[in-house]
Amino acid sequence: MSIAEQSAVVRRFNRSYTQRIGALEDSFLGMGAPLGTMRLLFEIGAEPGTVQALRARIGLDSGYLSRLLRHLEADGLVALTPDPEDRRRRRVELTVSGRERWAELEARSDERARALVEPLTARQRERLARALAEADLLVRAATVTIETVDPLAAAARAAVGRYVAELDRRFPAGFAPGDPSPADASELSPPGGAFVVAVSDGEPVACGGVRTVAEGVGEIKRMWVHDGWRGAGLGSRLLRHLEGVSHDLGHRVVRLDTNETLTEAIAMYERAGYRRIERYNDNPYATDFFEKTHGA
Amino acid sequence: MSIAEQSAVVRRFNRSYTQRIGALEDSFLGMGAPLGTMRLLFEIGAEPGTVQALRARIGLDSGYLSRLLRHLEADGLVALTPDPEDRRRRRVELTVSGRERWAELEARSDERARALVEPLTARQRERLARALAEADLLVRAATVTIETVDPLAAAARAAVGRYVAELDRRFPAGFAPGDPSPADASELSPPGGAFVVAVSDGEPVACGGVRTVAEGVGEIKRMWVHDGWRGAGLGSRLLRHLEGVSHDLGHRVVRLDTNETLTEAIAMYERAGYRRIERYNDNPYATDFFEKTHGA
DNA sequence: ACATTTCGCTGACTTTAGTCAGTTGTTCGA
DNA sequence: TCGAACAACTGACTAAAGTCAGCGAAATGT
Repeated sequence: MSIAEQSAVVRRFNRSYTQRIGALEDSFLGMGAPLGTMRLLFEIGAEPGTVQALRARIGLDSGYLSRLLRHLEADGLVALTPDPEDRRRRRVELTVSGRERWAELEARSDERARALVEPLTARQRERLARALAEADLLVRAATVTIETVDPLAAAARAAVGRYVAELDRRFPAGFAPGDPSPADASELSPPGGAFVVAVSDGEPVACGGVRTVAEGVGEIKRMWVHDGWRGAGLGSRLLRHLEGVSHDLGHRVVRLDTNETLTEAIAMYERAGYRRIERYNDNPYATDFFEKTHGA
Repeated sequence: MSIAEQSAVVRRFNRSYTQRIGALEDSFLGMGAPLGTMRLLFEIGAEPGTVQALRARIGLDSGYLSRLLRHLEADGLVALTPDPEDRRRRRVELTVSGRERWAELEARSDERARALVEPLTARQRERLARALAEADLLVRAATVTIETVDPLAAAARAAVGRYVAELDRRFPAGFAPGDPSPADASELSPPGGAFVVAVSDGEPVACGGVRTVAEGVGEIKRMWVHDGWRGAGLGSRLLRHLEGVSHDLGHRVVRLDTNETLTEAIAMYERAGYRRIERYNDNPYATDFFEKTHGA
């Protein structure tokens, strides 16, 4: 299927979808407040926080949001309190009756989704759920943004923390790299290196770094993909991205080491055109070594 | 997967989808006219016709639509002409510059869809397209409405026409039922029978009828499902619906005849609990005969 | 300690979307 | 052939959504 055909499928789907369900949230109508206000209430209930975070999440004009919040407050559905950490900010949360109303929204939304699925036979329902779950994963994967960050930044530390935890779980003898030294971080920072994190909905879902091991030779380090995101091609995408980073650093060759337990990773490297080479370092956790020449 | 889990999947998908792409049509913004107006233009371009048909398709207030059309007309984008067949009606179509603008909308929409698909690897793109196509089919199938109609009504005749054409194509010796006599139609109408048509987007996509062959015995006739809708469970749903109709007519037993060439149909009858019986009529096109007792 | 920025807020405003009752011209059925 | 029904239209209206400039309090950088 060509890209043009694929995007036609997306458009066709989008059309039938928005016409029929897209408006799962239309069920928020007729609840005594305009749709936008109810949607806001729903959003607050799903994840309370600061007004600021809310605005970032749903992208409303600050003045407009303020006004909507005032309506909700007047109806006794939300409570606004100054944020103790920064008293310019205000925290929003639902009151008791706000939570009641929120539950009602939940129920309506649920009912709508159920009504969609209901007329299908059990088999078709199963197929639909499977297809939507698959599409969900891929749509999320497609909209992940890969950003270059400082390896000491919060997002990077969080991602690396999960990377280490996973290796520790998977390696028979565990994984205990010495405390990440500042030297480690600087190797993965400009000018000799870089570190990237892939973020979705504010959560780190994958990461990886490149450092310089020799003139013209880069090494990929600490590459990790969140469990829930395996099988969405995020690994391959990240790998390609890191190869690009390495190339931008002026390298012609990328290397990496890995452990034989990480079979999916190895399969991915091979698929991406890496070939096995001799051990090139004394990393005790590494058993397999790979290399790829740019453009190959 | 339980229905609750399935509707959770729908909701989860809906959330990530609407946040990220849902608004493929937001690309219509900033084109010098409000979104609604542009959407209307797009709709007219996709399928010109009478104002009436347009209103049915997109569900706008007649006054409101009229006004929007006037804007588009003033901008020289659409042309309205009285329908020669019924001069109360007006036909709408795009002018030359309207078509230009429409092409621009198409391009934008396409670009959006492409941008979604682009970051994925070829394999993942393929998977996404497949999942969305599957979801599309099932979502459409789920929202088909099955209506009881007069067998002489336009929708019914259209559906039966396609049914006959398909049998004629599939039977080795063709299929030429005598002209549908008025008697045929009355058999499939109350009080002794009924005819139903499944409609999606105004198009008949499936049909079927029930008539009374004896006290307590109904017969399913002229059951047909549109080619493009095979594999979406529409056949089973329709069959169950017709069994319900037969039961409502006071029958305890439903029969049907079919031809051995229609293997998928036969498989479906067997899956639905029908069992083979002896020939019970002299229909020359029938080779296989089935029966099911209500509640069995 | 002071200018600058940030955060949420208010007031004044516009645009978009939509409703509703009633009008005009046309067709259809008795 | 006449009244009912129908299609599209107009005018008068409302509600919802959103924009924008500017304000005051709190935080921040220098």
